[in-house]
Amino acid sequence: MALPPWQPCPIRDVLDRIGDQWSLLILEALGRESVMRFNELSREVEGISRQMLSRTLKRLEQDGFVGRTVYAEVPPRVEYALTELGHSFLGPMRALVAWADGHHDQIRDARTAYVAREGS
Amino acid sequence: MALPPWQPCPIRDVLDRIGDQWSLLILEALGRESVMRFNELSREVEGISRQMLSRTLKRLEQDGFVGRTVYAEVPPRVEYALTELGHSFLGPMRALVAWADGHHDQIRDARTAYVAREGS
DNA sequence: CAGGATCCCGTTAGATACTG
DNA sequence: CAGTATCTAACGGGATCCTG
Repeated sequence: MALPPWQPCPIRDVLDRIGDQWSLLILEALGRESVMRFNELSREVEGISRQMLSRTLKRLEQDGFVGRTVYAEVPPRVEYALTELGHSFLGPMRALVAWADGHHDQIRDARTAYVAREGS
Repeated sequence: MALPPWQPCPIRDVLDRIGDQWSLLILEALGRESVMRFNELSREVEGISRQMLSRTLKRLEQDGFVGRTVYAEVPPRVEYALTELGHSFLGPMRALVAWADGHHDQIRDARTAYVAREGS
């Protein structure tokens, strides 16, 4: 989502980061386990490719949601964890997820009702 | 965001709808005014094109967030308002927006700190 | 183990022009 | 007033292969 030249909107700025396909799911996983490694995450976040995991983690790191620690070992070990900022985001995020779970049926019903009214 | 064949995830399902560039801003506007007409919305939601407003409203209507009432008049009058489902969404949405407003600076700081560390 | 590089395609969103 | 149609550039995301 390319930001047009007008003033930076905080809402959109945050939504651009967490509105993609994977960010929320990664944050949710990290919210459960507190510290996770790369392949651990790729197993936990079902369906994600390594590339998207890598990209999304990097963006979350850039924006301060996630911290990344590299250990100088062989084989390499990299650990990801929520930062304080990331933790503070869990509250509103879980409220949103809870709402989504609770109203998913209504949304699906609305969709079928819509196609029944308007067709396709 | 094309849903892969595995089971429909409520979180992603909701996020696909409200995670785009305009939905949240439209819902926020409708949350303030309770009833709005098309051109009123296009003025209120700054920067949106008529086309994107039209498309996004239609999707929000399909998913039951927004109701649409057409009056058989000349010139035509169409009013948009939140449904009950839409209203129930305002709570978690505002929690998210408040978080975004409150932590926007930290995110921007994290970004500049990142480029200072890693470069570009 | 933890990624990066490349290719490729479907979707998104902007601009512009047109309509009932 | 309240939209729709078309065209196009940009982006997201999957698959595959390669590396330190």
